[in-house]
Amino acid sequence: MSQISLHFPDGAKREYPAGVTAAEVAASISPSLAKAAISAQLDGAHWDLAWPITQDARISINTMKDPVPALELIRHDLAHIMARAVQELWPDVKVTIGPVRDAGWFYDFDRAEPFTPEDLGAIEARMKQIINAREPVKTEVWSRADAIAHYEKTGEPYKVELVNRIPEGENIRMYWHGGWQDLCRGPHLQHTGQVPADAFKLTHVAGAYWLGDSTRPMLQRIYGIAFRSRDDLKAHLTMLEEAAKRDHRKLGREMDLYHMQEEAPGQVFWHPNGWTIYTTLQDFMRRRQRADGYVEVNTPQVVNRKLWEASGHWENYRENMFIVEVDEEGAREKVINALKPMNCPCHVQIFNVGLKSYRDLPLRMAEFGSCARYEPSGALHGIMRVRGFTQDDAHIFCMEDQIEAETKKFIEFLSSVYADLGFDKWRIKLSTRPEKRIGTEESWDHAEASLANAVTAAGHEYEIFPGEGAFYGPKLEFVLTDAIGRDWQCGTLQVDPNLPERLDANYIGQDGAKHRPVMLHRACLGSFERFIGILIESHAGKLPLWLAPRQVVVASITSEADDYVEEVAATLIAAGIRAECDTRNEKINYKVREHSLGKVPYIFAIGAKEVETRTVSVRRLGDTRTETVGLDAIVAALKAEATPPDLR
RNA sequence: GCUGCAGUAGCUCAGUGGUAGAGCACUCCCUUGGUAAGGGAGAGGUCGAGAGUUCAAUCCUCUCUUGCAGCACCA
Repeated sequence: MSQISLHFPDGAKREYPAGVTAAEVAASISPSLAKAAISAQLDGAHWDLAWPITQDARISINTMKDPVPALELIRHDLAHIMARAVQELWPDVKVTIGPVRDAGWFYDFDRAEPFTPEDLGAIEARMKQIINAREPVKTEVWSRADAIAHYEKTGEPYKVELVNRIPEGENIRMYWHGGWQDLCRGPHLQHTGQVPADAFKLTHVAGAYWLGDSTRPMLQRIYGIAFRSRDDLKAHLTMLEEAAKRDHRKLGREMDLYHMQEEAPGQVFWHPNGWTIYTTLQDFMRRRQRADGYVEVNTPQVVNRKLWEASGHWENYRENMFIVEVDEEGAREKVINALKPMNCPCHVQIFNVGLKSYRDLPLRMAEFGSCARYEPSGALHGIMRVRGFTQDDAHIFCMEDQIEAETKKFIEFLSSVYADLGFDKWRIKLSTRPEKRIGTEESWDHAEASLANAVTAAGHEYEIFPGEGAFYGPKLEFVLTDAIGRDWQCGTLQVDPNLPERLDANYIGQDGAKHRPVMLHRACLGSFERFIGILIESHAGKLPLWLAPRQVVVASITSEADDYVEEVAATLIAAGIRAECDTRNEKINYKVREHSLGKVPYIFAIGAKEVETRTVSVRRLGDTRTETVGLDAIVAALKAEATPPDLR
């Protein structure tokens, strides 16, 4: 038998017979390693201990101390253990597919009866039995015919389909946990007992389409989470609770920002507090955009279908549009209009009035455009995904050779805006030409290269998402990461040569002839609704002072202080601070608690001492200390702190 | 839109085939209290909407609607 040589991380090199398994390699080093081993890395690839090694390679043995492979294997094995537990409890259930995901895994089942929370408990208990049985995991490579025959015999149509989908030339591999087997590419642990029995939890059940296709059957997906230790699991559950506490739907109510109701699903009733955030943010964006060379416009909400037909929306986007029929006087038929789902066609109308010269380009046309989209009911989510919203939208009309410079300019703008808003961590996705597209290859080449070059020139990196672009052009998406590590897609920039063409936009070039401009659709925040939701969740409601709807509550300790409380509040308001009085007949403890829960950044408490010395006792949100300060000093300090970042 | 779950007072939730309850919030009274809930009293609900079963429906059935979780969607 031929020999192979394996290189270890410590620099050692050892000879083994070809076909040696990673388990045998581990055993050759020490019995304790053989026992602790969970998998191997073979030339960087994650390798099952049972798989034979046939050629020279770099190898290292993984144990539970290596978090990445350990979590991968624990979660992956649990997916199989769960599927087995389910089939043992309900033998008629059909198994499908169950990958590792996020902090755990899921597995989709076809079962007529829905799984109940009690069922999840029973499944968990059964899984623990399987783990505690420490059953060895075995694997074999099968032929396609054998695998299909097996699954046809056992009545697993989904598995037959999966086997058929495995590309030619790839191993079709079976795994066994005890007597239960599943199709899987592996790798897996050595035995079920390597999975920590106390560090996983089944979290919930939900529907999911087979293979993610809404025309295929709806399956039941059971989600689980798993870690290496009970403590890690607990920490994760605590994190989930923390995230739930930041939910903008809950905070929005507690801070009295907005509400929504049945008569207007997916639309926001902004209350004074919420609307203050909204207008403050909008004022900020307006100043920033003006400073960056945009002109601001405003366009109609209700527009006749003729324009939507011309723009192509009627054909491609109609099911997402609110249609408005009107009995117009004297008209034989109802006049059909639609609420605008996007601002771009209206902006082209403005562009088209009068002749434009190449000297007018680039023309950056901004609108805080209120749009209505009939989003699928299941997509609605608080103020994050709504049917009525306002974009910080703009369209840059430019020549092809200006795309790159305008893109770079926008990235710099967006970067600066995000920094002002406290978001330092964000990344760029570049979506390139999809299969179904219009336009020449040359124009795609040019547009994609322009975007890529602009990102690089602006000093950023990008990740390519092949085929994810719009049918008319490539796009950049700006994804920001919030305080608890969640990603949000907010900004976007899309190259569009199509709409100017459809709506016959043109400009007179240097050569005196008409030319077609390119449009760059771009938004920085995305929509105010969504962005405010992100701000609330990211800050857990504790917004920076300049965005906080109520900046100060001046609270009396005794009613003797009421007059001075009013005076302090009036002074603050005169200085441009959003201040309120609280002279209710309640104790200061009560007021502090209530306004702290309402996320008011500053509480000024005023009793006899403060009245006498013309001071205020200042308490900052989240801080139990207080400080007594002269009125003038604190007004000056707050004025500075409450100044929007672009005006500092 | 699809699957599942849910809708009871402003909020969080209990409850029952015989026209409803708690805590907090609200109003009033007492209390003037020094930094996260002082005490008492009172008011407040067509039990999401409609239809059906029943002597009787908030409760059972159906339809609709809204929300929640996930999927799909996000030219």
